[in-house]
Amino acid sequence: MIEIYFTNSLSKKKERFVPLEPGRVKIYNCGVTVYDRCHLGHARGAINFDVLRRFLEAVGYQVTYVKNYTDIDDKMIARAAERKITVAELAKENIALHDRDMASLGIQPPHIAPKATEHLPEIIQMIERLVQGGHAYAAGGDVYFKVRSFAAYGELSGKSIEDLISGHRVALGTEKQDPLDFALWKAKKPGEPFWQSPWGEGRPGWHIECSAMSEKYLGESFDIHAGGSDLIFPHHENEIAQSVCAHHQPFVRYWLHNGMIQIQSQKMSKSLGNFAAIEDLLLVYEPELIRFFILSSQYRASIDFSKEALHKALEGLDRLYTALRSAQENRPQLPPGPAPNELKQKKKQFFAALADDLNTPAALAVLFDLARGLNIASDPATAGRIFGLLQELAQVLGLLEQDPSLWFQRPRIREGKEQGPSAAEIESLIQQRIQARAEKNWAEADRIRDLLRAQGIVIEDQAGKTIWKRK
RNA sequence: GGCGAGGUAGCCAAGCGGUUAGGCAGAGGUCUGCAAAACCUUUCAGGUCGGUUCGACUCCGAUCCUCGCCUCCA
Repeated sequence: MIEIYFTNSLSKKKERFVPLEPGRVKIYNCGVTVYDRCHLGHARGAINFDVLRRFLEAVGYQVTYVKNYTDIDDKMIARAAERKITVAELAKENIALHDRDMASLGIQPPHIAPKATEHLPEIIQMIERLVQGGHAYAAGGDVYFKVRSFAAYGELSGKSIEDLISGHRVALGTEKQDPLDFALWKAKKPGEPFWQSPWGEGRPGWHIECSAMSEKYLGESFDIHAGGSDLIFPHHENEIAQSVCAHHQPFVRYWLHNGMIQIQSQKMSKSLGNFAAIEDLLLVYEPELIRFFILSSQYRASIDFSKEALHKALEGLDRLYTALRSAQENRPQLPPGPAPNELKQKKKQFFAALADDLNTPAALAVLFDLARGLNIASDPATAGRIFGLLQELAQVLGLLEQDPSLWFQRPRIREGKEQGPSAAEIESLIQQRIQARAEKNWAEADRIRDLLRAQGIVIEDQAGKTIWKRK
């Protein structure tokens, strides 16, 4: 099996990936808190780790992929109160939106998508274990994790306890024994949803649900834990503390964190109000374009989002589709066949790129090489093989899954423009132009061409026919 | 202030101690009734200052700048 390397946030180094169990990979991806719509940042993580999963499956691993919903926390409660609906209603609404967004982006659904509120027994049991082990204590209906009871605290985020103290983070919770401690369980406040527990009515803290659910579905130790880099501290640091102290054995072998989406060099976030909701983006941009844009950067790098960047990305993606369309239309019978050595080399290059810390830009470069090869292929057999390989490899990235001809018939970017003429109207005008050209009526032919052009339709005269696309 | 990531050609974005990344744009060409489109070819790099080396964009040090985390955040 191919040698795979990932940059492990825990060691800050690129490490050879060896799963706990040969041939199997268990992945937990930190999902979203479902208090609002998802934005491009959520899409990024989902797309990056969807490619991680597709890649591992493509090279022969049996993958178990878990992505949770955090459907109870402070933000959920605050937003539900604001909107005068229940937390459960808020969760249901946003989970539906999340699932629709992800499906639109071509993200394969996780094998298991657990919700925090459906795992209260597991959560409570884990807190009990922590209390029994001396790693947590109850105080006035709350339960706190005793950070100083875990010597390795800070290993993931590179923070020492001294740093955290000098960071003058004086916690307001007066019940805490130590300002560093964080809540595992929060006592019920009036009007809040609650569950019964050994410490009275209340609800789980933010981090514990991921520890409890990953244990339930993947075991006490598992291979990969993925998430956004902004979750490293405190969320993932706290998860490690909880899980290691509850299990007394290593928790996660490889921590993978994706970089942030930025807008004008600033992190996209709700608090800055500079976020682009996936739902809104999909009204304007083709889903595959968003995927292509995201995959044009390595997953750990930050990406600056802008309209201009999306337009540039489209030029690139169109190039790939153009190669496919030309091949398909000029050679209706593309015979499949075994790949010659040069193509095997390309395939190897493609997987080697992904095996090197999921280097999607390098993998895309291979697709562009194949597209050029397809454009210059002189015989149908070669073209057919390249065509097949291009589609096969692109599929690992979730790209080039549309029909190439139909791809160009749709407006791939719709920025408040008119719908434009229908395909039938366009075809009709093209027929008129073909007639004019046959009569050498160049003035009329050019008039029609300009007319279409003005409506965003670009035509291309090829030997014996005319094809078109929307710009 | 503490911790971390990064600065690559006009723009985006990779690998690599010496041999073409890739895409867009630009230039030249092919095709075309002319264009357009498409295709082919191709120019242009490595924040700054030192060091190591036969040789550095790639390693080391310093420095400047940008971004993230340290509070909820994908």
